[in-house]
Amino acid sequence: MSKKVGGGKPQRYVQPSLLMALRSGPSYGYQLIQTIGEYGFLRGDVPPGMVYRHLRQMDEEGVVNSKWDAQGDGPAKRIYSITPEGLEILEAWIIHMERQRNALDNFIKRYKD
Amino acid sequence: MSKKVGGGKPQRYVQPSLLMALRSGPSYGYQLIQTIGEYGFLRGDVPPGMVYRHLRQMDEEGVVNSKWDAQGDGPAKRIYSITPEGLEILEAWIIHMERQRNALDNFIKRYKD
DNA sequence: AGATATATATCCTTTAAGAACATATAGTCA
DNA sequence: TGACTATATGTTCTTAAAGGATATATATCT
Repeated sequence: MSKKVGGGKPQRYVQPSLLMALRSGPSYGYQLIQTIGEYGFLRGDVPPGMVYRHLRQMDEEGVVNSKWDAQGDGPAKRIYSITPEGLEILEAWIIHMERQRNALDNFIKRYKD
Repeated sequence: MSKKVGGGKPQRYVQPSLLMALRSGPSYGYQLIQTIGEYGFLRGDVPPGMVYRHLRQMDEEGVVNSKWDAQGDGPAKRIYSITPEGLEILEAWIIHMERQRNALDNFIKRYKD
C-alpha cells in the first residue's frame, strides 16, 4: 500500500527546462541547476547528475554545443549554448507540453463536475 | 541523433484515468481501454497490458476491488469498482495534476515572450 | 470449421529517473 | 600548513515505469 501519488517517475521536464534556460544565453551546469528550479516542475532539489547527463547527451546530439571556460575563479566551467536545432527541439517540446496542459485541463474540469 | 521529443516515457496518466472512469461506475478492463482514450493523454492506442497491470496492482493495494461476472455474452469479465481509498488517491492525483498544469502553463507563457 | 470480436493475463526488454559516489580547483580561516 | 567550504563536473549502479509481444479462452457469425 504505497500511496505515492504522481508515482515513481514524474515528468520533470529537465530537458526542455535546460533548453529554455539556454535560450536566454550561454550557461553551464552548475548555474543551470540553480535556474531551472524556478520553472516549477521540481519540488526541491535537482539531482546534479541528471543535469550533467542531459547536457552531455544533448551535446552529442547537436542540440547544444559546449566549450571550456577556464577564466573565472574556481574550477573550469563547460559553457553550453543552444543550437538552431536545439531551438527547434524546444519548440517541439512546447507543442507537446501544450497538448499535455490541455489534456490535464480537461481531466481536471471533468473531475470537478 | 534520436530527436524523439516528449522523449521515451511520456506521462500518460493511466492510473488516474482508470480511477476517473471507475468513479462513474463499475467497469472492466476491456471496456476501460475504450473509455480512457477520451481523456487525451494517449495519442492512439492504449496497450492492453498496461491497463490490466494497473488494475491488478490497484486491486492488490485496495484502491479498487473486483469480482467476476460470467453473466453476459462472451468470456467472463472481471468487474472493477473504485473504493473510498481509491477516491482519495484520485483526489491526490488531481492536486498533483493541477500543479503540473500550472507549471506547464507558466513554462509555455515564458516561452511565448 | 474457421474467422472475428470479446476478454484477461503474463513475460521480456528498453529506458528514464533516482541516487550515491568520485574527482578536481580555488578561496577562507584557524 | 592543513582543514574546510564552495564551486564545478562527471561516473556508475539500481529501480521502476513504459512498451510491446505473446498466450489463453469464450462466444458469435458465416
